Order: sequence, then C-alpha cells, then structure tokens
Amino acid sequence: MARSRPTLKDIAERAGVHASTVSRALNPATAHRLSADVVAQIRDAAAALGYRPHGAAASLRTGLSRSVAVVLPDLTNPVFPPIVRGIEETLAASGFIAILANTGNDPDRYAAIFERLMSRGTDGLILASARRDDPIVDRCIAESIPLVVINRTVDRGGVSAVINDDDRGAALAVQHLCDLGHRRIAHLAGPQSLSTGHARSRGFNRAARSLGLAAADLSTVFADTYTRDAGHRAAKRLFRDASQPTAVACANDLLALGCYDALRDVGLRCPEDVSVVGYNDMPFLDLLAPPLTTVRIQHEEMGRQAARILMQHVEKPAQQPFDVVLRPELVTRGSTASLRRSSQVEARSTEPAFEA
Amino acid sequence: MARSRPTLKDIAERAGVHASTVSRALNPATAHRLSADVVAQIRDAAAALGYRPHGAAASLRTGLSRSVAVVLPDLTNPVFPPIVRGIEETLAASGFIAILANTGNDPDRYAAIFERLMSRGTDGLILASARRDDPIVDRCIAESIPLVVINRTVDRGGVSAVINDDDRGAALAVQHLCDLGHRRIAHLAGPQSLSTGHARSRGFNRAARSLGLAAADLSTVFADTYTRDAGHRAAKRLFRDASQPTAVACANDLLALGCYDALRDVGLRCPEDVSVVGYNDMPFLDLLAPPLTTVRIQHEEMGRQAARILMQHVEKPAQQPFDVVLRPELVTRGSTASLRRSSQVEARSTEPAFEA
DNA sequence: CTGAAAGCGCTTACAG
DNA sequence: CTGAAAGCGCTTACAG
Repeated sequence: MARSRPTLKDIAERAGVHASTVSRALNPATAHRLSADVVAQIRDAAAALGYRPHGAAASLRTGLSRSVAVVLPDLTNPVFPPIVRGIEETLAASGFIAILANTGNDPDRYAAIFERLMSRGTDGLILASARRDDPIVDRCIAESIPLVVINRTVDRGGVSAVINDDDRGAALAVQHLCDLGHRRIAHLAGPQSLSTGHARSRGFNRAARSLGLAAADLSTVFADTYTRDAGHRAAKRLFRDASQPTAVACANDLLALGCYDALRDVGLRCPEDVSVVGYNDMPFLDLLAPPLTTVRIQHEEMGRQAARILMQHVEKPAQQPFDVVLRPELVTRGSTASLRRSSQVEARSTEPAFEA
Repeated sequence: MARSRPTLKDIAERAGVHASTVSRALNPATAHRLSADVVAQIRDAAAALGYRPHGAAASLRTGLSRSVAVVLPDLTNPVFPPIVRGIEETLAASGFIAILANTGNDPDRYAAIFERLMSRGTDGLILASARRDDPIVDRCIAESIPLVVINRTVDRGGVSAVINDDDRGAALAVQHLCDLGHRRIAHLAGPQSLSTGHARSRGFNRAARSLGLAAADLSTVFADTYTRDAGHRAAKRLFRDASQPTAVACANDLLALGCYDALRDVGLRCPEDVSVVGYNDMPFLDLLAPPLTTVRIQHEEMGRQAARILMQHVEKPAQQPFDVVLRPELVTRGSTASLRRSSQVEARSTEPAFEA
C-alpha cells in the first residue's frame, strides 16, 4: 500500500495546473493573487490526496524551518515545566514546533547540542541554560542566530532576555523576614556564575543594608548548583555554631528544600526555630511540611513572552534585542513566622497536612 | 560579514576533490572506502571552514531527519519531566533531537500537532498521550509511522509500548493497606479511557478479591482527569456518609493530593483517620505532609527504553512491535498507618516537617 | 493571473 | 577509489 506521499506535482496534475500555482494557492500569503476558483479547486485536490507539505523541502528552499529550540539545564527542576509549557503553547499557536534539549549543566554537551541544533536547521534558540559568561550566547550573536535568554541573563548584554526582577524579589523576602522581627538573617545563595544567583545575592545584601540590618547579623553560604543536595550541604554550614540565623532566605526553592533537610539534621524546627523563604514558587509547595513561603515568579508568562520575542527576531532579523522584566511577588505560607510568636505557631503546626 | 554557510562544494574546492567525495568522507559509514589521506584532507578543510551539515538538505534526499517527537498531555504533570529526560538523553546520545508537544488533552490540538509533526518530517513518535482508543495511533499504524506508546498503552495492540505492570502496582497498594489491617478500602480511580486508569482499577479489584475483602467494604469513585482538582472532587464523594473508608488507594499521585484536600475539607486526618496511597512516585513526595506512600514506577528507565525502541523502529522498519513491561515497587511513607496503631502514629506526626 | 525554470544542499546509483 | 549527474520537493524571480 504505502504509496509515497503526494507532492505539489500530484496535486497540480489532478487540478490541471502547474505545481507553482499549487504552491501559491496553498500559501495563505500568496493565495489572494490567484483566482478564487483555481484556489478552491487546488484546495480540494490537496484535501482529496491527503496532501501534507514537505517541511524539509520548504526549509531547504527558504532557509527557515519554523522550529525553535529550548535549551535548559535539566527538565526535572520543577521551575522549567511551566516555562516550557508557556513556550510550547505560544510557538504552537503560530505553527512553530519546539525542540527540547537538556544540557545537564555539562559544557561539552551544551556545545554538542548547539551544533546539532544548528545543523538541523533551527530558526532560533531560547536558552534557559545561559551562564553570565556564556560561549554559546557569544556564538549566536556572532552568527546572527535569533536568540532569547530566559529566566537568567548574560553579563555582556546584546541579547533579548525575559527575566524577573530578582533584586526586587530578594528584597521582598528580606523585608518579610524583617517584618516578622528577624535580625540574624542568612542568605543561602545560588551559583554566582548564573545571573539569578548573582542578582539575588546582590538584592539580598542591598535590601538588608537599606533596612539597617547589622552586617554582623548577616551571613551568606553558597550552593554550587540549584539542587536540593547542594542546598543541604550549604545550609549545614549555617547551623554549626552558636550565632546561627533565625531566618534563611534561599536563592531558590530546591535550595530551600535542602535547607529543610539540614534543619532536620540538627534538630531545629521550621518555622519555630528558623524561618525559611524560597524563590520561584515551584508547584506543590503548599503541600510541604511546612508549606514554603517563597517569591513567586511568573513561569508561564516568561515562557510565552520568550516565545513571542523569539518569533519576532526570526521573522524580522533587524529587530533590536530588548529585555522584558517581570515582577515577582511574595507568597506567604507556613515556613516563616514571627520571632516572638514562635510558640503560638507551634500550636498551628500540629495539623500540618492541612495548612494552606 | 555573515558569509553564507559553507557547503560540501566549498569544502570540495578547498580540498581539490568532488563534492560527492566530501560527502563520503564526512559520513562515517562510507569514509572507510576512501583513501585515508583524502579523508584527512577533507576533514581538515571542513574544520577550517567551520562546516556544519545542512540537515534539511540531507533530510530531503534521504527521507530521514533524525528527529523524534514526544507528545504528552501536559508537561506540568510531574510524572513527565523525568520520562522526557530519559527520552531526550537517550536520543541525544545517538544524534537524534527531541521535539516536544503538549496536547493539553484536547483532541483537536492533538490532531493538529500530529499533522504539523508529520509535515516537519519527524522520523517517529513517542506518545505519552495515547488513549485506549486513539485515532492518532491508528493513523500511525496505517501510514507505517514508527511509534512507541509510553506509560499508557492502547487496546488495539500492534504498537510497541513501554508500560508498567499496573495490575501488580495496584495489588501492591491494596496488599499494603490490607497488611496494615484496613478492610474498608476505597479506590480513587483515574480516567477509564486511559489504559492506566483502567488497568489500575482492574488491579485494585482483582487484588481485593484475591485477598478476600468483602465487596460491601470496597468502593470506587472515578476522577475524570489526572489532576489534583479532579481528585479533590472525586474524593469528596468518599467521605460523605458513615460507611467511609479507612484507606484510599489512588490511581495516581495528583489524585492523592486531591484526596488530601478532601480530607482537610471534612476534618479527617491522614494517616490517623484515613490512610492514602498514591501511584507514580513523582518528585518531592517525601516532603509532603504527610509524606505520601506510593507505587513507584521507573520514570527515566521508561523514557530510555522508549527512545531506544523507537530508534530501532526508525532504523529497521521491518522491526515487529513489542512491549516492555517494567516492575513497579511500593514506597512506604507516612500517609499509611496501621488501623490499630493510629494513636501512636499521631505522636510521630507532630514533627511533620522532618519525617522521612 | 499563471507557467516554466532554476536552484536550495545534500546523497547515491552509475560509471570508470 | 573517485567523479559526474540526477533528483529529493519545494519556492520564487522572471516572463508573458
């Protein structure tokens, strides 16, 4: 059976016209130049044959593939799925397809992925894996490959970016802890090679200073990756001596989960002994014990914006790069409590499964 | 600057050979037929020019694109990211790229995605979105499009599938509850139009019968989608009358989270009043309050197997379809407790944040 | 408004 | 072992 796919030529024969006419009729941008009845006839023939355009052929001719790649460190980090969904939905609505690649935070793999994507004729890249100093970003710029960085940005600029106001987000966290009466506040920082880690640290310090917190009361430990494990290891260092903090502002939610682990190790309770704030508001934090107070970023919206901007760059190469900066907000849950009211909080926390 | 990409012809000129020779030299499968020094010379020229193969051109000629699509209902369901990661890593290791598409459980979108993917020259499909009766699967079979269904399977057969032994998984859950002394056990079932929902229900009933549980003690409510909300709505119906169950076996983890919500609504405690078992072992369940006992499936391994099998089908069209059935295991956590020991359990649960 | 032709960059059967 | 040529299925400048 498996007759080979019908081509424009097959439709042309059936409709009694030339293949080039079929091409014009099937392309919405050119169909209006043909007489309506020819177009109708051709459309009928195409439908009758079950015609499906041959993307590779079109791509070879036009140089465009209407496919876009999304490159990220690791899909299993729960921040990414909603971002990717926003990207994919927006791309799909415009007839683009989304290619997905995980770098696993491995530079060699990252480079290999880039080569393969370029080889496969990707029209542009959305990078969620960018480091502050990123060789792939440099190459895209050098080769004029349409590019949007998302969630994180790069130091060099010259690229469109969809990011969050991390300075403000970090300030929200510190302000909240300060409002609750905390003074000995620690920052569980993320990798400083990433713009998020860097900007959130800077935001933490700026906010602490402007709130008049004493430098001696502040401390920072660094996690080398955004993982629960790295958060666990880094947080341990916070609780070793007597001057331990009463609150920890973490650079992301996974680090905060690691902080929970460290608290358990040393027998401290959250929030009775130590308040914890995360960052990102990844899914299901409301069901944790205790539910994690965090800084919410607009995951899906970031994805949608990035997709829209990338399509602009693809369709209009002269488009200048620009940034979209989204506003984070604080989501207060059970992991933060007033210094004074700790004992009352304890009463609430006996029914942990059902706290909001 | 933007000189257009170098082609085989450019390399040929530089190396003083014909373009066809360059093609052979750069293809590992044919390079051995050429003299070693010619190959070396050509490779040098290619490297010097920064040659990158033009995938669309090769694809037009060979009919293969070395790209594979992964179609799923919704990436934000936490079962999928580890599956997709397993797929993507395995594909990448063989030089394939992964296209990702979300159907959003919408049949029209599902069909549109299929058309677009076929148009873009996808070599094959991994479907995590298959329903027991699935028109897209039928079309793939009719058109001999390489296909693997994953996690779920189809009633008609004739397709390679990587699935879990859901019968066994459901039995593990029921057995566990029974061992804890529970007799009035409910099943919070998933959509019966999906093989997982159907198989887990069947497994639940079979296991209950073979354990000698009385039909009058068993009950089933159905969720119409695998979401926390649908689980919440369905679970509410379980706790309306006096004959409420002491344990609930849920068809997936999100439904179990909805069950937690319903328990909170009616003021019942988990596990003191009602034990709950999930299914899938999605990430971070250990941090919930209470930590969810669940049936673990091998997410990444499913993805790896599916990718491997799909590549087999792509590279060897005569390959007959076959199933890979993976073994689930029970992961016991804090959401299940002995009927008798409920009061002791209560003591443990006062420190909920730090239970394993 | 439509046709005829060229060509995008590969691969591969056919020669030699 | 290497070359010359054809052709995959489109799109589009050029005619008319």
